Amino acid sequence: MSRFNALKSDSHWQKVWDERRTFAARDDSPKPKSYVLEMFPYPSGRIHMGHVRNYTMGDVLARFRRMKGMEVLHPMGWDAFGMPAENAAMEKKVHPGNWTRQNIATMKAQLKRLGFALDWSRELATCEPDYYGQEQAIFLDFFESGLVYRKESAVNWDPVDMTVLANEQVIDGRGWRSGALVERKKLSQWFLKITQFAEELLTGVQRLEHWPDKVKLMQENWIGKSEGLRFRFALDGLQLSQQLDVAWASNPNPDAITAVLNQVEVFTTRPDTIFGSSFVAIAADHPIAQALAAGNSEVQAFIERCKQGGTTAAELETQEKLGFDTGLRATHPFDPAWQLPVYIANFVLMDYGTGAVFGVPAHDQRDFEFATKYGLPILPQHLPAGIRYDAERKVAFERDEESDENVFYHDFNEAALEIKPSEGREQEYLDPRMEKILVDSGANFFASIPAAVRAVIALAESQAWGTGTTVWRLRDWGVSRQRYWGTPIPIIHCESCGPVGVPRGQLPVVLPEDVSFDVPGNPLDRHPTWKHVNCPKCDAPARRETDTLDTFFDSSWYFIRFASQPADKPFDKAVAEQWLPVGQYIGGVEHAILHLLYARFFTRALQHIGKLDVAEPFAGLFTQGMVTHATYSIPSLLDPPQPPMWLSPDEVDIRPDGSAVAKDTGTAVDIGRIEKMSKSKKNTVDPEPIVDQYGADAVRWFMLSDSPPERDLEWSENGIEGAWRFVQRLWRLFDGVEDAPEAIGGQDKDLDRKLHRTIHGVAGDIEALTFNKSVARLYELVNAVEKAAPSASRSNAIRTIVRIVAPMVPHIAEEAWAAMGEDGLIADAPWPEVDPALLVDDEVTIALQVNGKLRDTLVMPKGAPNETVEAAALAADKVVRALEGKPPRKVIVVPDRLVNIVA
RNA sequence: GCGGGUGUGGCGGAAUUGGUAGACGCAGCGGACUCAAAAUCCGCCUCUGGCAACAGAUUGUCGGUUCGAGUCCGACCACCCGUACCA
Repeated sequence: MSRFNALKSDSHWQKVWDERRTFAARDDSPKPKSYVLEMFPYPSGRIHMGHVRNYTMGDVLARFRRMKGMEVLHPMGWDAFGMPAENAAMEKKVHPGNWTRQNIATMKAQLKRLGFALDWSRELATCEPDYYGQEQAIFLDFFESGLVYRKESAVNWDPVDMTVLANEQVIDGRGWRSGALVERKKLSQWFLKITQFAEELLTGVQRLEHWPDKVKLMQENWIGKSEGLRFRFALDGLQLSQQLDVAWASNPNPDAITAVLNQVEVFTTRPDTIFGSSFVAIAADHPIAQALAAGNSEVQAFIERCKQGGTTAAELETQEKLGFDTGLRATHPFDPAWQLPVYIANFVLMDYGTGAVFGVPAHDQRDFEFATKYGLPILPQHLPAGIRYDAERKVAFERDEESDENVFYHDFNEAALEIKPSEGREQEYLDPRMEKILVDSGANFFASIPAAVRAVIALAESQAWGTGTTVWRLRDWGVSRQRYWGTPIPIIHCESCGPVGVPRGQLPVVLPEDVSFDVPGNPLDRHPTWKHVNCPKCDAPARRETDTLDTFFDSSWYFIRFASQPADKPFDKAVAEQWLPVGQYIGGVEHAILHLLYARFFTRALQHIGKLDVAEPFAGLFTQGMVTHATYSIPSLLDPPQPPMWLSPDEVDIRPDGSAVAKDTGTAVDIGRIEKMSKSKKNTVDPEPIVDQYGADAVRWFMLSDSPPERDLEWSENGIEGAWRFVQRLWRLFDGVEDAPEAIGGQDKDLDRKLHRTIHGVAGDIEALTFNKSVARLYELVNAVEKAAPSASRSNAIRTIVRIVAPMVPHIAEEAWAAMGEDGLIADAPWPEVDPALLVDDEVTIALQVNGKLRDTLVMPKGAPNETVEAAALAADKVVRALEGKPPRKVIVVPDRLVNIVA
């Protein structure tokens, strides 16, 4: 009996598939089309286990669908622009392009060794002009359609290196190279009007049936539609004048500023708490704050202080709440005598609503912290109906029916937020004015929060002091990056004509090759000639845009280019529409929001301008879990601290006590958190040595085994041996197959059943991408076949197993297919048919419970009448013993499943 | 901070969606084969008590609904992902 030589077989069949172009997708095929796509990789150097997991899953589905008779498009390409290439250029003095192309070559060779059924003829890399030039054409389409505009927006600014930093380059508030405290700085940048599509992106995502609920939820929350009230507070100018110092009085344009300072417009999603407001807060870059700063050095200093730190939401939200009392007083719309202090606060965002809010400390955690810090009143507004509030003692309580005693809650002023209103529960509003609004609006005395919100909006509109408004959390998409290794934005800035699109005939705008990375900052901006061009409109000397596009822009349409890649335009509408939408898109959960939302927007924007008649790019989505690994680092001892030095798992020895040391130096190493494999933390594992040792099929089988695909997988090599053993077991089975079934004769009904149940189960598992279950099913089937005596059934089962496992372990399947003398490639063979009659059993095992506890089981014919089953159950020895002579009070019979006797 | 998710033996996990918890695999232990080893095959393998039959406990923690809860509800804990310039 021969042994399966994986390495020889792998390269043989990979070569055959290549030569025969087995996996090239034909646009003109009469078969039903299926587009299977995994998120394309960033060419970071070498592939890691996360890639192997992702592409193996897609590959099994693609191969399975081919066997089911579909024309499958399963392409691969490279998300090739991005920061790591520039970092490599700085560290290793290599050109980003050379570094990237070298990585692509390496990773392509590595992917090929895993035998993926990919159509390499459609390979693309976003860093090549034939891709990004077409992307520039799309940018111009958007520009000409008014979907692109320019506005000021904050970036992380490193004041020492004088350069813009990505969020990832800010570590504990400091620049990663200089160690300087980062500031927020405003730059004029390009934006895409994604908010124009907010409503359809929201309703569209809700209609995607084959997307995971969690991703839909995350996108809905991200888009964040909220209804609320927009209204103005009048500002008191008298106190304002006292606040002004000399500089303010000498301001050259006091009228304009006074106009700004007359009133402040706020937005709130909780107008029902308007009587609980105790302050008004405006953003540091709010026009009022800016106007005040122009005349007051204290205000100026405070605003400067608010600029400290980076731009991430997590950082902004967790910052200490800071406020500056402007001295301005806002007049409450319901009571001219009620004056609220106006603060400039660092937690108010200019980008959301109107950049101004009123604070209700009793019903908002942030407002509560702020009020506590600045000694502002906390005024509870409502309680869940049934809970009472003793205003004098400031205590909330509830009457407990059973004991007829009061159950007290915490001191309301201390922890007003603790009594959380539950969804839809009616509230008792405590302020008599609110009570009146509710009664006047026709609502009950008790109202749910949304009902009360509606009542206040209706009142504000009828009295013309406010308007109901929809506000979105979603912000427009800033696409400008002050970096070299990206798609040049095809715009020319002219002093008299403004921003002008590069004429289409001059596309692509190609990145210059002669750049240096010796100094921080954008080499395009420093390049001696590249940016100096003449205005296409008036021919006057002008300046080329030196910002490049966000790499999310590159990945927002690559799936369209895969479907159709003509040389003269981004894609052919008719051809692309034959393949789109992508039937099954597979990638990491980490892309659940940004990439998927941008791609959805892009498709809709293309539809909006008439270039493509597809609304949603991805009909089916599967978010796989990440492959994770512990991180290893040697911490920096410098002050200020530099980022730690990361070590890869193969540079580290784990000692028996669980501690870690560097292999080469023996230095103690910190074992960090378990997190997703990433180049930057170096916690990646290279699959190549494992492929060398065990072959592609064992690696593929191993990646599909055990762990449910949507769950994170902590990498460990335990188990790869088992996968390899299974591949060898398969080979022994295939190699030792008896003669053709007809020649043997003899039927094994149990084995037939098992086989057909497995074919059926595995097919379902593959479509659901629950490969771990199909692996378990196949183990069971193989175990059964090995134990079975020779028969026609057994011979048939072995021949069928070759086809069932073919999508998962294609090399050994081809080898066995050929050895069994079958025609053609198994890659083109049909999936085995299922006989539905063999899917049902004629006997069932019934569980016998007494008081919900299992006491015995019973084998009965399927579909036995309840009375028969009940009688048999009551007669069972162990049941009789468990009953101890007590009469059954109740017997519950679940047909074909269980009997529960309650005694 | 906010949004989303996950939690079951020594380990990865399964459980027909409210009905026998621990399928299948990994590791381990015992045995067969072998001069020996590898490979392979057979058996055991949640925990506690018991020679055993068997009994009790057990799905992150606490509480609830139900004849019956890993699954439903409430509160909490831990970890992971995202948080708009990592890709």
